[in-house]
Amino acid sequence: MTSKPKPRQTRQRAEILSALATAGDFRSAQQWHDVLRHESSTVGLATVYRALQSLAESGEVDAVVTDSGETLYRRCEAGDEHHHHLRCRRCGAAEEIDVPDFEAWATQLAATHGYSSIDHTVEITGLCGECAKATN
Amino acid sequence: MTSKPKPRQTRQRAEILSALATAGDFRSAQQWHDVLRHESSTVGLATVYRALQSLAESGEVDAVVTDSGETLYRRCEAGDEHHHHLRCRRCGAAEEIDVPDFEAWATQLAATHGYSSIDHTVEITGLCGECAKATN
DNA sequence: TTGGTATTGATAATCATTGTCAATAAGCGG
DNA sequence: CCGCTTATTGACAATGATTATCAATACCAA
Ligand SMILES: [Zn+2]
Ligand SMILES: [Zn+2]
Ligand SMILES: [Zn+2]
Ligand SMILES: [Zn+2]
Repeated sequence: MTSKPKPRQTRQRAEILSALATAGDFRSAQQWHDVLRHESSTVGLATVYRALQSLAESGEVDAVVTDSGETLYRRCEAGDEHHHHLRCRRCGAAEEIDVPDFEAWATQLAATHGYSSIDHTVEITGLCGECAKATN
Repeated sequence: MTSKPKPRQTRQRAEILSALATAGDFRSAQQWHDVLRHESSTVGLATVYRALQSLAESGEVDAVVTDSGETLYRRCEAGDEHHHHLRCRRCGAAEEIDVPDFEAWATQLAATHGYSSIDHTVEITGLCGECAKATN
C-alpha cells in the first residue's frame, strides 16, 4: 500500500525526458546515455539507468526485454494505457498495436486454471520494410 | 540454408535430457546444473548452458526470458508444435495454453504494417492457486 | 534561507552468460 | 577392433549489462 513518493524534478531527469521525446525508438540505457553525451549532457550512466527504471514503473515509458536479456526503453505514445508493440528487431522501429479482446481473454483463461494476479507479455517482432531490403 | 549438423550423443547430453524429463518446470541453466550435481553427475556448467541452448534452438525445450534477463528452460510437452505458456511467477509451475487464431492474426497485422519474418512472444504470468494462498 | 533527504555520479561489485583451449571421446572408415 | 578426425567437454578467465556504494550535491518544503 505504500504509495511511491514522487520523484524530484532535476536537471538530469529533464534531459533524459527530452532525449526520449526526440527519438521515438527503443534503445538501451547505455544507448540513451550515449545520445545524451553527444548532446553535451553530463548525465551519469547510473542515473540514466535509474531514471529509465523509474519511468518504466510509472508507465511513462515502455520497456521491453530482448532475447539477449537487454532492456530497451522508449517514450510511450499511449500515455498510461496498456498496449502492445510491433517492433523491428533490426533497427528498433516500433509501432503501438491493439490486440483485440486479448486482455479479457487472458484473465478469463488464467482464472479457469486457478491463476490470479495475471500479467502478460505480447510482443511481435519482425523486419520492417527497410530492414527487410537491407538484409537482401 | 546451412542445415545444422546433428549433435553427438554424449553422456552429458543424456544426463541433461534425463533431468529435464524428470522435473517439468522452468529452471535456469544454473538450477539444472545444481539438480544434476545433486544426482552425482559431473557435468560442467558450461556444458549445461550449451546443451540447453542447442535444445532450445531445435525446439526440444521451451525457453523464456524473465524480466530480470535470466533464461529459463523446461522440457517441451508439445513436441515441436508452436505454443505458449501460462506460468506462475512465484514457483515456476507452467501449463501450455492455446491462443486461438493468434498466429494468423499476428502475421496478418504485421504484413499490413510492412513487416516480415514475424516472430512473437506471448507469455501469461500470474500466481497459481498454491502460491496465491502462501502470499496470504 | 535552511535543514532533511533524494538524487547524482564515479567507481567497484554482481552475476548470468560466453570465450578459451587443452584434454577427451563420438562416430566413421578401413 | 583400430586409429583418425573433429565435436564436445570442463575448468577457468573474460565479458557486459545492471546494481550497489557512498560521499558530494541539489531539491524543496517549512
Ligand atoms: Zn507504447
Ligand atoms: Zn527495421
Ligand atoms: Zn509460442
Ligand atoms: Zn506457484
